[in-house]
Amino acid sequence: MTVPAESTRRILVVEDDPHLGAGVVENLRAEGYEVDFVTDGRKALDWLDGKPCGLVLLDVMLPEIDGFSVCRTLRERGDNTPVLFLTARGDPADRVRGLEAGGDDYLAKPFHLRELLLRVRAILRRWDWYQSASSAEGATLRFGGNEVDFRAFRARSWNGIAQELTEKEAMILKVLAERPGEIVSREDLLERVWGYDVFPSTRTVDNFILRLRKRFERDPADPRHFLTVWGVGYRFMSEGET
Amino acid sequence: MTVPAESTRRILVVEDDPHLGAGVVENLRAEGYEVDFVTDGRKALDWLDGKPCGLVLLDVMLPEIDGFSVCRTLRERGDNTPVLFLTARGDPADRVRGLEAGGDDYLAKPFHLRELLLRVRAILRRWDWYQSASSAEGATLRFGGNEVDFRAFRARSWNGIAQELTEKEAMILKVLAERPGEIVSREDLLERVWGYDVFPSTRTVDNFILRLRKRFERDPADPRHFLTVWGVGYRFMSEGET
DNA sequence: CGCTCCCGTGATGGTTCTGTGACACATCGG
DNA sequence: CCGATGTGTCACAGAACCATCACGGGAGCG
Repeated sequence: MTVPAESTRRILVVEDDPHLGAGVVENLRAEGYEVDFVTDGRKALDWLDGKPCGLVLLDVMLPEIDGFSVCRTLRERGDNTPVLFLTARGDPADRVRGLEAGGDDYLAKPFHLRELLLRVRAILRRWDWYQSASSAEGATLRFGGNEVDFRAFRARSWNGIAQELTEKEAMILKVLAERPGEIVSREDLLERVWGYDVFPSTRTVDNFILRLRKRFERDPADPRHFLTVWGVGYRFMSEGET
Repeated sequence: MTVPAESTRRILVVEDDPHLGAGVVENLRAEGYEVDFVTDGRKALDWLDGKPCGLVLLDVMLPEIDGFSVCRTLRERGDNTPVLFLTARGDPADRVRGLEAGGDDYLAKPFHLRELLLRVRAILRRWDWYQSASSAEGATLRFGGNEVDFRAFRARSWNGIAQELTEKEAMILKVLAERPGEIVSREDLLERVWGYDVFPSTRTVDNFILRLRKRFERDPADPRHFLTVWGVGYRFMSEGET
């Protein structure tokens, strides 16, 4: 078996919707992957020509060249980089077409980010399955006695209570925790977590902060990790820093 | 149990065309399999006598001993290693003959390498559990007072009642139990149990979980081993861990 | 051919999650 | 100190999702 090059943790995301793409990219980076992002089929092929990677996330509906064709072209080049298709329809026939085009897996939109991360991990694990333990630390977050496992969306709070995070809770926490100490506006959160086609009110964000505080703050009324920045948004503090 | 037996990732390619064989071998190795390569039927039988493997890719037209005979001999020896036939003709009768000889799958030349890889993957995944079931430690699973014998599809539940598992029930249980504590998505289950080209609905998975819970949970309505992960799939817990 | 068992699907009712409105409280600017 | 605006908190309704049941088709067997 070939030793996995460092390229195995690099992922190329090909997606024409910038919001969706950005959300996916953020989440993959938070998992510890090195991620590049292009928005059409031609750029994808160019990019792959020069830079090997461990996985391509490939939207089917793309400007210039559609996803299936991109994949077929890759295979004709002799490039066997794993391809995970993202498609708008849930039609099982699309899955077959994806596999025929040379894809490795297939996920229908709208997908749960959870599901996507699971699949990415599953695919890459075929290459570096023996060192999968090391990838765990990129996916766990520790702060103030709490411990969050983003792969399983589970956590253990400071008082030892096991917490099952919901998808949205986990995603908000992740976005905040990616930038410890930095201010994240509600609009940022909405964009990153809810993505491309849904726009809940800012009150919704407050509510999730509330839930996170209940789960992880010793005194939810006097938060030390999920701080309010008045008039803007929130800020995550890992420990009792300034 | 998480790590498959090392023989499960070993493949023997039996093919008299050196070019084709080398191409196949190279691609399988690129996928991370450990591959050996022989060019006639007699060598294949000799090789298999000493070195167990997870799969044999067997050309039908071979010097010395043809592929069907090789497979039959294998089975007569009591060797149940999965066999995937490669044949030059697309004759459907060949498929039947292959299955009669004890083969597991069949691919007509010329084939797409990609499809070959998919089938290999599918077969190894499906047979993975069977392989480990034939080894002593992988054969029985114990959790919460239940005891499952994967070789006989038989189990004894916590209350002492004997259970006859169906094949699908056993496979689902096995796939879940291979990753205690980890989330397994419905799609994962579908692919690993049913194969890459079959598409039952996700409701089907629910049904099998239901049956497993009825068999093995003390209170099926409050499961402790077969846990639901909302929005994704299921998770198996061996005991009352976190 | 008829029987049985297994599998897969649809329907129904219940559960969980998500987003919003309401109201009280906090903060800011004057 | 006061109004204006933003935030904390709660409870609730709709939506998404799951558990469960009942039924029909199909494979296997006698």
